[in-house]
Amino acid sequence: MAVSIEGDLATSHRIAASLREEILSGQFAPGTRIRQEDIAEQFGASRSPVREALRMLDAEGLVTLVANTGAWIAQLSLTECEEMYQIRERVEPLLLNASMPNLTKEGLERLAILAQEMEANQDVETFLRLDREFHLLSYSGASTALLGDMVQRLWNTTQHYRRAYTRLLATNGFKTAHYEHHLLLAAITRGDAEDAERILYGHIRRTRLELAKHPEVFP
Amino acid sequence: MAVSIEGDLATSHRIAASLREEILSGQFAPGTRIRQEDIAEQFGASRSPVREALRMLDAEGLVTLVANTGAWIAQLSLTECEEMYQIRERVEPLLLNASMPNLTKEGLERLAILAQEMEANQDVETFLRLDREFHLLSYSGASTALLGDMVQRLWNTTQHYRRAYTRLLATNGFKTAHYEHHLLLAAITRGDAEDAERILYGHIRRTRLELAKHPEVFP
DNA sequence: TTGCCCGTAATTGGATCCAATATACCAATA
DNA sequence: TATTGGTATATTGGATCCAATTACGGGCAA
Repeated sequence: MAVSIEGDLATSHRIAASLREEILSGQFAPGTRIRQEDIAEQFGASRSPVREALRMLDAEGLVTLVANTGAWIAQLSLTECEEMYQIRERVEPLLLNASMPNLTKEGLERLAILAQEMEANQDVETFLRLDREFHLLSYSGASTALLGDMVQRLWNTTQHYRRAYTRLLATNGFKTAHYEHHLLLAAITRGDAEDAERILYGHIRRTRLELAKHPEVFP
Repeated sequence: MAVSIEGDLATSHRIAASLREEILSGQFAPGTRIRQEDIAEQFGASRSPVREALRMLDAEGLVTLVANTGAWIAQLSLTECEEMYQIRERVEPLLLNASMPNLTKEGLERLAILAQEMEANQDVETFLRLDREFHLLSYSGASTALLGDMVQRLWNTTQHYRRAYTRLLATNGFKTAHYEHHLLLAAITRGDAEDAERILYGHIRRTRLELAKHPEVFP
């Protein structure tokens, strides 16, 4: 999954990529209004490519478009967020299963490093980055592009709430997550797909239940 | 899930809805090139709303956009189609589970009628329509809009291959599907979610395996 | 014949202008 | 005072024009 940052892309794609980064990095709060002209000015472009970019982000679930009215940074209710997590519980084990046979030795080593770094780390943003890399790397062996894109969209749409929840829990409440990561890594390393699937399912499910205990991060 | 046909929508949405219908009804073969100007002329509009419509359909997986090059009716390889079905196997039981508690008596009666009509029917297009209505109706009790949309997209992107496969099997090879529909209906009716999930999983899985026996319908 | 190069036509992408729609504000009235 | 109606303004949607990119085809050389 190569992520080319602001390369030689067309204007609309460049704008979409840039906005996507800004949203995922938490610079925009969900519910924030997006005016086409503002974005256009910000990129020195006209409104045409901005509109295309907003459609792309709308399709990804990062932006909500309302006809004749405007665009907002997408917002999830607790119920909707739980829905996303339930989908993840069912779909990510499938993706992991497809990925495991093709994971390289280097990939496994990197996974181990990531699990260690997460445990040693105290910073929220760093944790989010490492956690994302850990899981997406564990899926990198899969050649199923459609499923991979779907999972990445699920991660993206829930990113904001994962951040808010991580902030709340400080650094203490993550012991379980770290254990699960190590268990998952062990199952992957010994090629036990069935166990890996089960652990991953439990990991996502437990996170969903934890998340539901903090409705204050939702509108 | 109300499907408003060509109502008072904005031009871009009207064009998208119309193209969607044409694609789903099989009027376009996968791989067919779509030129913006043709569509624009066909709808008496300019290319602007056509481009927006194509982006929407691209997001739904019905059209494939390539930057600076053009748009084509989306095409799936056998592998990709199997991927879609594997996702369906995992996700649709979840949706059914969320739907079952809220299905009305009228809904159940309609499901029974649909199962009967499918069995009595001989026509391919009619079968596709009834089968789709049967399953989507069984999900209609779910208030999970995001999951519902996702499932509908999965159905839409695979519609063309389901049609081709149904044509091949003529009307004889569907005994098993009819049995499964009746079993599913029975489980739903008696409110046995666990069993319903399992039957639905098996139903989709078996269809995937059958589909894989007919690689000739894929490019 | 086959492969490559280059020029022209076709097609998409972006900018600008105009139209349609929605929001916000203010006044008038119950 | 609260609410309704209407007008002005802000914002999005669509049409048209121009620019950039790509695809096609003929000519040339190996």
